[in-house]
Amino acid sequence: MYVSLRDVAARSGVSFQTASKVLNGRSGVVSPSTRERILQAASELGYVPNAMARGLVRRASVTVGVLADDYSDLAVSQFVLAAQRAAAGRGHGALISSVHANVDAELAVRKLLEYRVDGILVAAPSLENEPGLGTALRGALPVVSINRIHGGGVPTIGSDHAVTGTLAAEHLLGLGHRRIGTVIGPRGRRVVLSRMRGFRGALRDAGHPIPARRVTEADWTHEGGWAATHRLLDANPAITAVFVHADVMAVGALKALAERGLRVPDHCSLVSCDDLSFAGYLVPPLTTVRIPFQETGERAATLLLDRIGGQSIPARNLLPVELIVRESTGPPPGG
Amino acid sequence: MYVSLRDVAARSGVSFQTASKVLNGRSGVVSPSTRERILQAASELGYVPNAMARGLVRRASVTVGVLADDYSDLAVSQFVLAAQRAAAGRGHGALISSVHANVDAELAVRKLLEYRVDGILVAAPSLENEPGLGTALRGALPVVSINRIHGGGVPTIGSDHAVTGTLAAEHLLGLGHRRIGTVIGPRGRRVVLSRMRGFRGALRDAGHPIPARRVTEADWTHEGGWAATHRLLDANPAITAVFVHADVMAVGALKALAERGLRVPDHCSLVSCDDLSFAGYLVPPLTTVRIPFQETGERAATLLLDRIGGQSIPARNLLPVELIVRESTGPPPGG
DNA sequence: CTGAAAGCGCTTACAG
DNA sequence: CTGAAAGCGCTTACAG
Repeated sequence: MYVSLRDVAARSGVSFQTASKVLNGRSGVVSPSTRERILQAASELGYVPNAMARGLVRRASVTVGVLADDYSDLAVSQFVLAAQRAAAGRGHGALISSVHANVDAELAVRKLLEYRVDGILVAAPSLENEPGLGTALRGALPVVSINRIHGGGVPTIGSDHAVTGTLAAEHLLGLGHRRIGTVIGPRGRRVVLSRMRGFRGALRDAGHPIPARRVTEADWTHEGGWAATHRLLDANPAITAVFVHADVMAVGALKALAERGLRVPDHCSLVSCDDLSFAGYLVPPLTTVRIPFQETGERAATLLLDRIGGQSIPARNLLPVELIVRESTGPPPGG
Repeated sequence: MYVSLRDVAARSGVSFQTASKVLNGRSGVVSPSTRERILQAASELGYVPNAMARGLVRRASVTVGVLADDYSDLAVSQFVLAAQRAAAGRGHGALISSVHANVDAELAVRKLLEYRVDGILVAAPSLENEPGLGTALRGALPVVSINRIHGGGVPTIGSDHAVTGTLAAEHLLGLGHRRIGTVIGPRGRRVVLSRMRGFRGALRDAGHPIPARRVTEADWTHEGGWAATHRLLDANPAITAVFVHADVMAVGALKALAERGLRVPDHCSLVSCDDLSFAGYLVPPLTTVRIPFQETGERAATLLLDRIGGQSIPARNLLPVELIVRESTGPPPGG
């Protein structure tokens, strides 16, 4: 059903090898008139080159694999979309493989290897402590990851999480807050640890260290943020501001605050992380530290493609974060 | 760097063709002991079959293409993720191609054809009136789409949009609302037209037809929903309820309502469509008609794979929608 | 039970 | 300027 190079060649009266050269844009291989004939035949016949055949002989699939752990998450899907587009812009297809609790990460990598992807982009923070993934990935294949890979040896790209924490703390401190609580992501995660470090450090330096009871853990979900905020306020009723590790959890936090009759920011300020598309449209609009997911995706793809092209790339790539001040933060009550 | 069938065969002392058969699980081709030797060699050598070579001879890439128009949209990304997982569950890879304003849809399809995908899943409602896409897609290749394709001839799957509109209208009517407004998506879209039809019809049947000035168009975004709600209320201050065509726009509507000092649902009720993950966590939690994006993705992939497998599939597939009543709707003020 | 041939659709040296 | 050979890594009849 697909027409082959042989068909095109037959129609234009040349060998299929010659047709191949012309269709690949090699200049000066044929006379202008034969060239025209071949191009014409290809277009009349609707010739579409077979990437598998080409990939086989070139030993390059012109494809990158994307290993993502949950792209119903806006952050991940933004990353994946941007990465795919950047790859497409440089002529590469994107083969997606999702990993989750029920799926063996090594199997997912192997699938990608079967297709002989030229490199792999990883966006699977939930697997950062999975030794199997590290082992599977540390082959000869170029890889770029947005999360740390167990055992290291894989170039990463991401934003400065410690700065994110510092920015949030300094903003709150600057407004006059002293009794500050925080709803963090899962404790084992790098991103969580780094944000905590920056946040804690800034508070300590200002002479207002945060006690352990004002730190509540949640699971990145709306529900988790909601429940954690209630727990936080049950244990610390006098809190005047909360730093939440994700906009999605902040949605839950806003709900919890409303349920307790606490107005934001009059009674309690809220600063978050991510700056997802809805952040500016919540009531009140969210003050949040912007994480550049889209840029991360673009940059990750670019780095990977450069690496595939033989260039060497930095082992660690950091993108700047930025505090977006909106209306969910203000001075503490009576402050 | 990759080991080939020849390497495995050499190590186990058989021809590479025999190794192929054994590794493909053909039973009874070799003695148990040779079989064991071959399997052992493959595992020791870390043999990973080359899907391009296999695809070339089998004339099947065991891959599906996904053509999506904007999966930074939660609805689309949910669909894509579910579809990809369903495809993976049946052994198929997923090659993603995104189309948007700046990208030629026909080019995106062609790319997919180059990789010789076995079928294509389309999630590109913004391209439903694009003749080029219809032409490109109506080839010999199996295709399943969640949106109508210009010119028809492509099996579709989706939810019943007219029922969605009816459900919303009946719910509002049942609560006693009579002066109802609506914030719709772009007028040219099928989904918008169908929802309008169901919504309009139910209101008319109840003796409360909706005048044109109570219909405002928006573009599916937070901002669009916000602006449209303001326009709607500027023109119709006495409205007691609003039906919004998407949760994302409802976020903007909630903001607009708050800015006008209108409490939901005390002063104005709000019913939406989608039931995205955040819907239950907004303040107030959103009453919305649930659109089964995930099921749609799974079902779409299943249908496509069935079709690829040679089965015939229905031209039109409908999944049920469901009204989820939460707290953004209530009786009209003084009602 | 095992092997050798043919071929999938291309590209890339190498001849002429 | 054009063609013929070799080969990418496999699978699938076909022999033996």
